[in-house]
Amino acid sequence: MTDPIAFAKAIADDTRQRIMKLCCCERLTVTEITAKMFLTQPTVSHHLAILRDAGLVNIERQGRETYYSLNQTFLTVCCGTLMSQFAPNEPVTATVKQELLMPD
Amino acid sequence: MTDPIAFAKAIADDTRQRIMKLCCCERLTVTEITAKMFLTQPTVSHHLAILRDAGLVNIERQGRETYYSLNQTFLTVCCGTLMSQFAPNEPVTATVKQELLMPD
DNA sequence: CAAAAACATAGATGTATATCTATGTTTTCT
DNA sequence: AGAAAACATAGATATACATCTATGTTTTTG
Repeated sequence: MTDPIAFAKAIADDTRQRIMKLCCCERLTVTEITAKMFLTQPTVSHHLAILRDAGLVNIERQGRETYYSLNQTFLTVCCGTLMSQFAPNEPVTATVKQELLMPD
Repeated sequence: MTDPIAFAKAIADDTRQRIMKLCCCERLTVTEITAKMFLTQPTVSHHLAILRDAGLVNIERQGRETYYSLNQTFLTVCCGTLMSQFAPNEPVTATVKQELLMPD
């Protein structure tokens, strides 16, 4: 579910991180996102599909518009998994585990 | 310093994540890492160089051997930056910020 | 000093991926 | 029902990147 490799690949792109930043705290349509980026609509759709497949965006269809927003909770869980897997000795990891990753 | 794009790119590879896992909690030489992976030594060196450039590994030269170990602290800080940037509304973010990212 | 061990670097090659144009699909409006 | 708007998908192309072989560099050892 929260595969660290899939997560890392999904966010390992400048364009996608810009999109993530845009719809981090508000939901936007593809057209709105496209207007804010210097890219074509198909390119934006392509990146949104990658974020969708990774589980990183919430999608709401309303009529002929589709609203995208970043799934902050899932992103946080993925970061928690990363820290748990690769930084188990860090004090923060214990805190994060307790707060969202449940006991091992 | 903790550029989310550079960080994501560095960890967005299966081979590198396996290496990270190997030297997560102990320091290993290139030869030791190579022995545990089904790859050639130059390939392992290549990935270690990428992790090094991203600041993700600690390096200690001893004679003709070079010990690599994952920089758990830096990885944790990077995850904190990610959460701070992309999931500011998550409760965990506040905790992590307080614990390692200092006040905004 | 020569040989070997440990590692890095250079160059070549195949695969993955980011972007574009063109087109298909679905929904709304008249 | 036809047109237009919003978005997705397909195919093409150029660039990035993972891996290999070959070789260079540094350090130790005999």
